[in-house]
Amino acid sequence: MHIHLNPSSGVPIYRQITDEVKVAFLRGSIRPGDRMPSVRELAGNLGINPTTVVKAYDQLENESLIVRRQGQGAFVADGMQLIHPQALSNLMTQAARQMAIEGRRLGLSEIELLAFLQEELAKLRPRSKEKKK
Amino acid sequence: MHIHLNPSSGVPIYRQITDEVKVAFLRGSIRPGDRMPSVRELAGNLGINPTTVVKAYDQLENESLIVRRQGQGAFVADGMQLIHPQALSNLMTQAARQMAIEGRRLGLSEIELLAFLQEELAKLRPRSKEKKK
Amino acid sequence: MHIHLNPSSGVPIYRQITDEVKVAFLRGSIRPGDRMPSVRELAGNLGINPTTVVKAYDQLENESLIVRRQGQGAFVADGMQLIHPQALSNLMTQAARQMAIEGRRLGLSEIELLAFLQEELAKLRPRSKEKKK
Amino acid sequence: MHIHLNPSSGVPIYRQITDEVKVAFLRGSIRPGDRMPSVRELAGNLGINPTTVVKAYDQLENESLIVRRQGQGAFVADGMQLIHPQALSNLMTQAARQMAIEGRRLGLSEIELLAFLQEELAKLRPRSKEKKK
DNA sequence: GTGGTCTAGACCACT
DNA sequence: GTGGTCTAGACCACG
Repeated sequence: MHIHLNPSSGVPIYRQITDEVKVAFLRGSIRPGDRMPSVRELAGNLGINPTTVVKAYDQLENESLIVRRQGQGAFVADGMQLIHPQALSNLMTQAARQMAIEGRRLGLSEIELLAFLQEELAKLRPRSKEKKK
Repeated sequence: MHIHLNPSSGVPIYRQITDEVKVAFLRGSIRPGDRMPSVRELAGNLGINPTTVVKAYDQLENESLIVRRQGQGAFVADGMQLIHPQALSNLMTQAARQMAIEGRRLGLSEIELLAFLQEELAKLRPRSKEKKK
Repeated sequence: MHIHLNPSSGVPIYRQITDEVKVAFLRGSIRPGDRMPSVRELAGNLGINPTTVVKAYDQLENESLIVRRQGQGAFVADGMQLIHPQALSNLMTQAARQMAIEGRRLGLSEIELLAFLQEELAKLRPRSKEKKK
Repeated sequence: MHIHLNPSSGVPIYRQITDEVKVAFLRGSIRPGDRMPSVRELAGNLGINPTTVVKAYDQLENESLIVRRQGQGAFVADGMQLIHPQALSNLMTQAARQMAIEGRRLGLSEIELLAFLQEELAKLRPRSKEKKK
């Protein structure tokens, strides 16, 4: 499972971790029963404080997406299977609603809003000739 | 000038106020020289803490969009004329970038993201038979 | 709302807080809409670290028993009404099951187990002539 | 000697082992001088980590209930005879106190607590038609 | 080695 | 003032 953080995005680190874990499951990178990286290990890899990882794991356990066993580690739970692509939708829906509300608040038309989004997406588009790292 | 707050949007209240003031100017609802509602009056109308209004006015004054005159109140400044329709774009661009980054973080395609936005816009669409207020 | 901690019980502090909040609701000490003590205030009163209170409040918010508003504080949520005396049952059922399993593991009879419990309860019984503090 | 673990009881595994050994003695299943199963053998049978068995044996040796002889294995010690039925009481007393304290913490009456225990015992009761193994 | 809890203290944004 | 997040480091229990 590869987790990559974007420190300047404003999204809390523990939130980025929980989201990436869900995405990893949807991609098939992890499956129920798999052992999660240990708290210390993940914290080390990401260069962050272990308690931040603990917070992320707490959340995941609250959602029954992982289970933790004393002295053994954390494991992907069966509940993870409830994460359907639908779940991603929920994460995105929130972001989309934010933008929709903002646009409406400013009195812009739907077409204008879609154009704004399209433009930002274009900016993020990787250059075609760049090799994938 | 009519200011409407959306407490559940996640946008800070003081930010909603400053944005709405700018929009009010662009719509022609307010003009340089106009008197702004007093802090207490606006706070009362919106049912929020006066210090929140103060923070919004502070910010507007910092941007030279309003001026305050001791004992008289706050007034729309000439600087407000620097607010071009462009300004709206900047506000929206920010929101759009947020959504674009979030979508990229979750590994969704551009078309999927546009669909999400479109759906949220549809939800906000007023019912056809409702009269616009 | 009066929260009292038992530092030597082995029960995590944050867990004692969440439980006591639920009990406080069941007793009618707090009601939906009420403001909860602030994190710093409660931590000060209990003589514990604020982050421990934060952890307790996190849990309560996860269960939709409280809501938090930036800069305003935490408030008892409507979801608290879902806490029926039933909920206490759940907390107790867990403890009871622990004891039942332990007893069975040791091969004791039901009557013997009830006797054990009764004896311990008797030990905790306050002396009749003691004045309530 | 038959040892059965309940992984979901919350009782530490090493504790379950030491307790079951004591119970085995009280039942007459093992006697001073008997050879204990080897660490690897027991760990294999129970499907647990050998170090966990080592910890259990360490504890039993500390209590002089077993002795280890280099290269030969662990044997039930004479000290085991000090285990009186009383010992069972001590184990249970602890569990009972836990439950009593928890109940008191939640403000329940003694009768309510006894009812909770009775209910949990009933749940564990084997079905009438099932033959005892 | 693993997770579980707690402390102390920091910085930030919002009201 | 409020909550939100993160760091650094400690001690414990379990395997």
